[in-house]
Amino acid sequence: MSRALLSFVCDNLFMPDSAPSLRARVRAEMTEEIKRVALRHLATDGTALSLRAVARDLGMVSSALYRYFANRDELLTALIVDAYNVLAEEVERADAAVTDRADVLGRWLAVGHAIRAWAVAKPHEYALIYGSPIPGYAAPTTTIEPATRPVLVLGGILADARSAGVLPEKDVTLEGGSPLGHKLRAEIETVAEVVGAEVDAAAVARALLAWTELFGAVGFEVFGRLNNVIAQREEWFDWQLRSMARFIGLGNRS
Amino acid sequence: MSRALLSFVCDNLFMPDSAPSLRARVRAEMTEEIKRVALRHLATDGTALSLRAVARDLGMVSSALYRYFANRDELLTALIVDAYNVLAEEVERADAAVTDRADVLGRWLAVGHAIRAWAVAKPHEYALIYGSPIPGYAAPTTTIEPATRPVLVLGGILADARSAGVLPEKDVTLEGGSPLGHKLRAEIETVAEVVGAEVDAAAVARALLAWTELFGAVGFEVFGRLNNVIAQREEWFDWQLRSMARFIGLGNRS
DNA sequence: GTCAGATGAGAGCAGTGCTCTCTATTGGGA
DNA sequence: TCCCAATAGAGAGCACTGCTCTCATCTGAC
Repeated sequence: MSRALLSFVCDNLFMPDSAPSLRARVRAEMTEEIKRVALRHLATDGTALSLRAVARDLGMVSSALYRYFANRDELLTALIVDAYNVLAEEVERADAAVTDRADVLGRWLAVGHAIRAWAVAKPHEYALIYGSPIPGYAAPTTTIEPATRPVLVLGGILADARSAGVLPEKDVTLEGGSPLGHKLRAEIETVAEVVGAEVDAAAVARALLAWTELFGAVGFEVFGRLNNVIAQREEWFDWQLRSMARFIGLGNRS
Repeated sequence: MSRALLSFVCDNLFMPDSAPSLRARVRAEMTEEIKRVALRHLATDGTALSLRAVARDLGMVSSALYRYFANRDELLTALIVDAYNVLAEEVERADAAVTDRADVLGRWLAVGHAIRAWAVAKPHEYALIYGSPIPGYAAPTTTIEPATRPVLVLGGILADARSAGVLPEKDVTLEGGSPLGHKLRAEIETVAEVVGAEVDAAAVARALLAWTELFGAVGFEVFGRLNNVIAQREEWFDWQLRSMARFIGLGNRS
C-alpha cells in the first residue's frame, strides 16, 4: 500500500471528525461558501444558474470551482440535498413544538404551515426540490433519504392519531367512499410501513391525498397560479389544511 | 399615411382570413413547422431547448428563425399558448362527451382523467404550463385567457350540479367545517363569477380545493414523486378523484 | 528540507442567444 | 410588363455558457 493511500485511509477511517486537518477545514468552508453563493444565484437565475458567475462572485476563475464540484449537476445535487434537509428540519421542529402530542390536528396544521412558510420564503429552493424536473439533470439516489424525512413526520402524526383513537374506524370509507383495489391497497400498506404508521390502508390513503393537496396548494401559490385570484393566501391555505384534516379524520374528538 | 402602412392596414383589417396571400400562407406553415420541431426538442431538452438546434433540424441557420419569433421567449410563449389550448380542448371534449349532462360526477371524472391522460402523455408540455416558472421567462398576458379555459369547464359542472340540486345546501360547511373570512369569501365569490358558477362561496371553495388536489396529484405523478411508491397510477388517481367528488358533494343523489 | 498532493489561473473548445449586414427572391402597383 | 420595396435567409461576430487541459504555486506530512 502506498504511503499516500495509507495516509488517505488514516485520515478517513481513524480520525473522521476528531482532528480534521487545516486544509480539510478550509476546504469544507470553501465548499459551504460556494453553496451559499450558488443559492443566491438560484434566486435570480433559477436552475439556469451559471457556474462562471458563481466563481466570479467568489473572486476566482470558473475552472477552480471544479476542484470542489465535479460539474454543475453535482453542485445542484448538493443544493437539493441541503434544501430537503432544511425543510425537513423546519417540519420536524414545527411538529415537535406542539407540546400536547395528542393534539394531532394542531400538529398537522403546524407542519402544513411550516412547509408553506418555507416554500413562500424560498420559492426557488422549493422549485428545486418540488418543481418540474431540471432539464438534463437526473437526481442521484443520495437525494432519496432527505426527501423522505418530511413525510415521516406525517406518518408519526397518523400513528399517534390512531393510538389516540382519533382516526375514524377501520375502512369506514368503504361504505360511501370508494374501495381500494387490492394491488393499490398493498402499495399503500407498504407506504404505511415505510412511514412508520401502523394504520389501516384507507386512513393512509386519505392522508396521502391530503399530503398531495397540501403540496398542490403550495405549488399553486409559489408558482403563481393564485396571482390575481386569491390574495388572502395564508387564510386560504389554512382553510384547505383544516378541510383536509377533517377529511383524514384528525379533527375528531378523542 | 405611407403606402406601406396603408397596405398593412388593408391586409389586416379588410382581408383578415378571406384571401391570405401565398406568402402569408407559407409563412404560417413555416411558423407551425418551427413550433412542431421546437416541441420535439422540448421533450428532450425541456425548457432549455436550443434555438440553434431547432434551426439546424429545419435545415436553416439560427438567425433565419428570428424572422418568425423575435426571441426564445416568444417561441416559448407560442408553445405555452398552444399547450393550454390543446389541453383545454381535451377537457372540453371530455366534458361534452358525457351525454347525460346531469351526471356531474361522471363529468368530473371525465375531466379529471382527461387532464391526467394529457399530462402523462405530454409531460414536458405539462411542465411547461403547470411546472415551476422558467428561469428568466415572464409569461405575457396573452397566456391568461387560454389558461382560464379548463377551469371554466369545472365552473360549468358546478353550476349544473347546483341547478340539479346535487350540491349540499348553502354553507353546510359552516357547521363542522371551517368558516371563510369575509375578505377570502369575497375573493372566492369573484372566482365564482368569473367561472360562471352561480354557486355559494363554500361550494366554490370546496371545488377549488378539489381542483388544487387534482393538479397536485397530476404533478406528483408527472414529476416523479410517485416513483417506487405507487405503480397503480390510474387507479390511485381515480380514487382521489372520487374522494374529492364526495368532498365537493358531486356524488349526492339529485 | 523535500516532494507529492492540493489549489488556483489561464487558454481553449464547442455550444448558446442574439444582432448586424449582405444577398436573393417575390409579389403588388404603376 | 417592369420596378421597387418588403421579405426571407445566410453568414459573421459578440458575449456568454459548461467543461477540460496544462501550468504554476503553495502547503503539509515525512
